Amino acid sequence: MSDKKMIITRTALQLFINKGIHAVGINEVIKQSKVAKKTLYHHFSSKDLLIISTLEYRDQLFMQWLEQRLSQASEAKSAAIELFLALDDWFNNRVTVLGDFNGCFFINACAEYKDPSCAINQCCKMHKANVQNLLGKYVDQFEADKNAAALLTKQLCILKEGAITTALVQRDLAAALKLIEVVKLLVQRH
Amino acid sequence: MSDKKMIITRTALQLFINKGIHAVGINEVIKQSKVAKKTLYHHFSSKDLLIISTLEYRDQLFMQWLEQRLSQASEAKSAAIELFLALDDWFNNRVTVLGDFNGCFFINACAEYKDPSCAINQCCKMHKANVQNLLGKYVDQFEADKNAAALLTKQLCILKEGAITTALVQRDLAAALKLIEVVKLLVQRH
DNA sequence: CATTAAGTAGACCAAGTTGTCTACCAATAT
DNA sequence: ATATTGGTAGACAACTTGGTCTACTTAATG
Repeated sequence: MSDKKMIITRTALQLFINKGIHAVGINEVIKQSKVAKKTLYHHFSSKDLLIISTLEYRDQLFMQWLEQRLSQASEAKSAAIELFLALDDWFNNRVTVLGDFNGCFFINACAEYKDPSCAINQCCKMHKANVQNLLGKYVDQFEADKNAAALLTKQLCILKEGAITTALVQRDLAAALKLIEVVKLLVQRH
Repeated sequence: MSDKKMIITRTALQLFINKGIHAVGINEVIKQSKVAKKTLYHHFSSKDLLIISTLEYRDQLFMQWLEQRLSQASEAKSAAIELFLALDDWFNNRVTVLGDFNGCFFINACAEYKDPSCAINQCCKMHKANVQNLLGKYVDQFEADKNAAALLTKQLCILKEGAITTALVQRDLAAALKLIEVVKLLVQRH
């Protein structure tokens, strides 16, 4: 990816995260990026494609961070707990690569682009599937039964979504920590 | 509230829920409402006030429905389970008063209006507090310790947010059901 | 050397945004 | 009877939207 394309993507991502997607116009993006409008449209033939680019970039950033965090867990079972400790760090702005917490970019994008057939919505679904798969690898290590493992993975993911949403809407930055005991309860039965 | 004001509020709510708030213009609202623009601006001096009106109306609808549903529970403990059965009905379009499921209007509104000091954002916070208070009344009945009751209520609420978000983003309409066993586990310890 | 890709600034376009205003109508209340 | 309230249709203003285009510059590459 060229320098300018990267700058535009990063700037747009920051603006979208802070203000929402519809609320940010192309003109604001080019102004903040210090780039000509032609340059933006040279790299992205439409706003939608720029949005997709920000989603893909954010997915990369987030997954790299999460993979690294979960890999620090001493054993598979504690990866689930590590997930919620990581969320807590994210909510409380202790993760520099993720920037200031403003909810999950993908959940928020879905709130603005509801049509399940549109590319933006599908990008968001894909990101959530990526996270679920990553967590699933750890759960599979201590739960041999495929069905039980899949259900537990899913449950943990739903808990995670709840923590993120609660942290955003109610500005309850301790939401992830409040679930730690629940997570332990769920994991220890296996 | 006058007839026209009510019609406008209901129409706008429907449009906002289906398409998002920024994506719907005043002109579309008046066209669908079959009302003159002057009439809309007679009742609502700005779009923001119209949005607030739709939020308040939705809060009323939702709370009435939920109160009625939870009151059907045979005992306090089963009200928590009833909550997730109710969510499942909502997700799967078995609740006519709530309309077709398209996520939580309040979560989605927060995704578009992130500034915590703005009236719209605060309306959303208030709705979530209303739901939490309602559920708290039931939890208080079987958990005498104030702190424990508050924590459990909060945890159940986070689970609820997770189910709603998962149902929207991943179109997993069984999200609420997948938490039933977790809810039972949490409640039965008390 | 010549071509091509990537960049600049910014004018321009058609459409859409929120919101105001005129001019008129109909019912209701003092 | 007259004033007020709530309503109509729609023109209009001021601005923003996504997107195109011209004219020009710069740098790398075959």
